[in-house]
Amino acid sequence: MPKISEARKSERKRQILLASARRFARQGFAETTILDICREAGLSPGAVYTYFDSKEAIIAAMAELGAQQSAARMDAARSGLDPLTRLRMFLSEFSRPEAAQVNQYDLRIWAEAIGNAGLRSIYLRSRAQLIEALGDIAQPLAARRGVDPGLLAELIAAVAIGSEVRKAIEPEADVLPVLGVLFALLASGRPTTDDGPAQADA
Amino acid sequence: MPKISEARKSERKRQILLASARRFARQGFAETTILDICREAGLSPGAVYTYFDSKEAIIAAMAELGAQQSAARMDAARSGLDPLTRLRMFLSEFSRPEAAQVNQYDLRIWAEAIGNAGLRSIYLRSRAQLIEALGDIAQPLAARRGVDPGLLAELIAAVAIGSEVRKAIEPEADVLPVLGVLFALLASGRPTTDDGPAQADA
DNA sequence: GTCTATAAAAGGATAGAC
DNA sequence: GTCTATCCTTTTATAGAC
Repeated sequence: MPKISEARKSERKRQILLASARRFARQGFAETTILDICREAGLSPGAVYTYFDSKEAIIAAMAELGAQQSAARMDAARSGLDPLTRLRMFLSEFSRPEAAQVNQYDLRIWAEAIGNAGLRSIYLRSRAQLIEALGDIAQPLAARRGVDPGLLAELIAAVAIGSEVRKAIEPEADVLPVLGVLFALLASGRPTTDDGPAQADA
Repeated sequence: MPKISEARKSERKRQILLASARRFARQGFAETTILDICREAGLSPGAVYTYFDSKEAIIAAMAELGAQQSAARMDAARSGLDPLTRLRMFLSEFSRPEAAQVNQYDLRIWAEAIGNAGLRSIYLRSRAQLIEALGDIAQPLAARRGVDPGLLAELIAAVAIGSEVRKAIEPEADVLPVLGVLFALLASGRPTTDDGPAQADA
């Protein structure tokens, strides 16, 4: 049982999943056929079915991979800067042009999570992580404004998700100025603060 | 060419569209078969195809109907009260338990609008109406805070859409407290105002 | 492990009786 | 106008050669 084989197998799986992600983002789950995935991955149906038992299994594995990547992206915003800057870093993900495919993929997942128990639980877990990370950031801001930190985190998450929906359908739209208004509302509570700079521009 | 016939025909179409809407919200477009729609509407395939040429035609007609209903819902919030109360009326749509199906339907439409030109243009038109209506409401609030009214309307729309996504997947979630934080941020600019009451509670 | 070819099933759409 | 029965295409999944 050579170790190389296990590593290669995992590599092939990843190749298939990334190919699937591109197609799913563009076409959705039901509209993407196994043959689409095969072509995108450069493999034959027989090969693909060696690694996954069914299309459903591909969708589940890929949702899991997407959740991991999302968690990794959140960690990038955990540096030790002031809250507004960290929040800005976190939300400025949306300005990257490559983000459009991720946004489209996310939107497809959310829609599918309505009726797919597996995707729903992945969504719930991923969302809980998001709220937790935003809670850390929101805490000092919420304290200043006298609002519940958890609810402020939920509000920021709603803005982020709403912006993702827009970017998914209109990739050319620029949501940063909109997020700038959110910063303005958060920063303007008390102009003189003790937890770092708080500009309102985007 | 009797007028009754025309009215009956329109009535049947509506019956089919409402049946489709229920299925589409629950299962999505691709996963809903023509037979599902037939069963839900209590009609046979032959009858359904008398009124619509294809499944695609049903989807298009139903998206149009949904956009009309959405516009009607927005008009309900156009009464002459103070902006925060009108905004609260508008957003409190989300607290109605029956709203879950509408939220699910909307989320399905958004996901499908990524790759369907027809749905995309309906989305864009519907969204423009939403921003316009919110602009009216947001104007006095934006003036007080010194932010661009159009961008504030976009921000409120993002919160609304983000909340709809959540309600679609978690119908039992209560988003009103989250929206309450938005009200708090909007209302707390200047505690003493001249355009009506501005409580921050939900 | 990967391919080609194909079996098996599902779904969109239609024909023709009533 | 509506139904039942069915055609035809697409798609998932597998069998067997290499």
